Amino acid sequence: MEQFVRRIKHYVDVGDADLHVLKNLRSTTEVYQPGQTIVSLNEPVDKLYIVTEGWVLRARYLDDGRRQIINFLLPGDYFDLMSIVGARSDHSIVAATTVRLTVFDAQDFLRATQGSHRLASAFWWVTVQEETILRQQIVRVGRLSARERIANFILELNRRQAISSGRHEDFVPLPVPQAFLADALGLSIVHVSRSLTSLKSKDLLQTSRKGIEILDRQRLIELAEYNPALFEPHPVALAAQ
Amino acid sequence: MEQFVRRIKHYVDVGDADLHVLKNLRSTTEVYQPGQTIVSLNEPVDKLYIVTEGWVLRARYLDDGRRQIINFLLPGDYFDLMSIVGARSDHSIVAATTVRLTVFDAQDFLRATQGSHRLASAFWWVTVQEETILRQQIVRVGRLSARERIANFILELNRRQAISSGRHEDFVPLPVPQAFLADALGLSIVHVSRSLTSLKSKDLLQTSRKGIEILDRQRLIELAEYNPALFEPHPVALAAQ
DNA sequence: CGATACGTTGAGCGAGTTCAACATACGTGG
DNA sequence: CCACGTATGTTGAACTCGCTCAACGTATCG
Repeated sequence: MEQFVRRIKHYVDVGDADLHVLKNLRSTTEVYQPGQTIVSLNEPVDKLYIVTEGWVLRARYLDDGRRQIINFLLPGDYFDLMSIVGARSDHSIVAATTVRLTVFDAQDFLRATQGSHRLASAFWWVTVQEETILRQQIVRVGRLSARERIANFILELNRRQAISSGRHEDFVPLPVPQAFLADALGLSIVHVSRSLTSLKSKDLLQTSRKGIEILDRQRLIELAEYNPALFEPHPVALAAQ
Repeated sequence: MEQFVRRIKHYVDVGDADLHVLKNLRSTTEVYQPGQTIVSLNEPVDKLYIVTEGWVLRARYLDDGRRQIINFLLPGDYFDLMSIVGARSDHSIVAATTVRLTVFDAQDFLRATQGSHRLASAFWWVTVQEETILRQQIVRVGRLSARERIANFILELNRRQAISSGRHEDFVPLPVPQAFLADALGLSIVHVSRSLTSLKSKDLLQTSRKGIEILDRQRLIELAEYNPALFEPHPVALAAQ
């Protein structure tokens, strides 16, 4: 939950008064084991979930068993604001690891945020960032080579984790097997392994079961066609609005 | 502009009173020629544009000249609601054909829609649909073969055009060269041509300079792993909220 | 210490790319 | 209305990146 607060503060300077509203909202906690489905395809959504521990994934499963992971939801991320119009999910949301979620009623949540201009802005910002992440994913799988995709993706994970943890480190925890990377990046497991080996041999990064250590961020950024500035929010002068 | 109205009515039953507010909003018209940039990378956005004629595209251009088209904006589509928090564009928005746009001030627009619960819901729906389109694009380029991508994309264009035109036809106008398809689908121009030839030889579709004629929708849907139901909104009981 | 899941490596294959030539449509000026 | 130049689309041949299948390592956890 601190990650969530850190995240919205990264976009808009919400004060304790704003946050108080959120903290007082009725919520429950749900825990899921790896592989469990949280929201199924076509299920109506009327709750809002905040990830507090573990990794969640959005994915589409094709008839012949192929899977495309659309994106990962990390601690501090939430889903699905679209629920407020009563939409149904067009994809599955699944626990990638053991996951702890804080769950709100979507309408409660909406009413709470509408009371605060700053909170509402913060949520718009997070929504804008989500879309940026989706667009980046399209560029990755559409036009980047396997090595570029991996490098780019590692950098994105690193950036997102830095925002929600508040710490800028060169280690990217990766609590899921490479098969998940493969399904996210539109590659085969084998080729993910080979591409990582190739990046290691260039001394750009180091891998372990725990995650990936970024050894040469600058060269990695160049190889990945990754422009960190694209993802940084530009401060909003709320007072001026 | 009728396409725009048809589109939001497709999601929520907005009445003439709601629409009246929109029609009275101060707006201007802008015209762009093919290839002209409408919004550049990193440009602050403070306007809301509705496409009234022609095709617009969102794209990211990589350093070495590669281009990934993120999606197309067709008549009735609008961009960019994110402007209401003063975000900057993380991609370029470019006229694909000669384009006519209706332009609003983002803040004016926001105030107008906030007055009507139905209008606000309608815009949420459109935003939800946009995200669905982005997710679908990720699945396409991530896990579908070239033929599947093309078939899937044609079906999506057909669905979107049907909603905004109000007519369900089997002809999909395509006012851009195949190179645009290639950059949207993460393929080479040559392979787009070959894949289309292959689809033609199976009597699934027919092509001309004007667009694509769907000859066997059912088989095309099967080949494309395309589930039309995923994109249909489920009626919302607004009264119940 | 063994079972099991995960990661790595090799060999062969195949979908999609590149380069190049050719074909067809289209717009413009004569 | 034709003639030409340019855009776009098609086809062939060679190549390459990433895939599949299969075997073999190596963590990890009871």
